[in-house]
Amino acid sequence: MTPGWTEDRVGALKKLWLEGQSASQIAKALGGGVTRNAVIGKVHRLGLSGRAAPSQPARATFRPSRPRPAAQPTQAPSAPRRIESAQPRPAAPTVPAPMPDLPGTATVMTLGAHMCKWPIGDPSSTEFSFCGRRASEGVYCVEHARVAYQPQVRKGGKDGAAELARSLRRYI
DNA sequence: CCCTGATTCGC
DNA sequence: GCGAATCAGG
Repeated sequence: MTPGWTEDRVGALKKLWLEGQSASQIAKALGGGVTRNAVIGKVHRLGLSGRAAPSQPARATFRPSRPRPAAQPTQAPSAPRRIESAQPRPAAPTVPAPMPDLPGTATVMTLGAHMCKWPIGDPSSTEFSFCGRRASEGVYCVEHARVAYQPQVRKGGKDGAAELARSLRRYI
């Protein structure tokens, strides 16, 4: 059964497509005998490729062409057309990794005894540094101390944990 | 791996 | 005109 594209089918196609239905959904809605490729093909032929609510921000990538696996030995003119983009590299800007931690001052050299020794950045990088703020909790500043010594009171509900904690408390 | 639309091209 | 094959991307 291949009713082709009758008026009403095309109408339904347009309607559904403009509604924002996906090609596969439309294909199913139109009934069997039609695939999403057929729908897309028809949509393009109708010239309504663009849509109000494109589920995807359209295409930004170019495809040179389809490299079909040959077909027939019929005088292939072998058109050597290449849209190969020989564009020179726009130079790869080595984007420095975004650092959540702002205070990257204090290097291994300048790091004093009472300075926060929280590592900032990649140790293998020259940009590596330490927090450097006043260390109050151990070797870290207050902020980093919280991160370093996170309370692990998570989980629980189990009697075992509570009981253990209670028993330990005696000997503190 | 599922999905999406896009494109090409033999029919 | 049609749509399968194929693609690129989320």
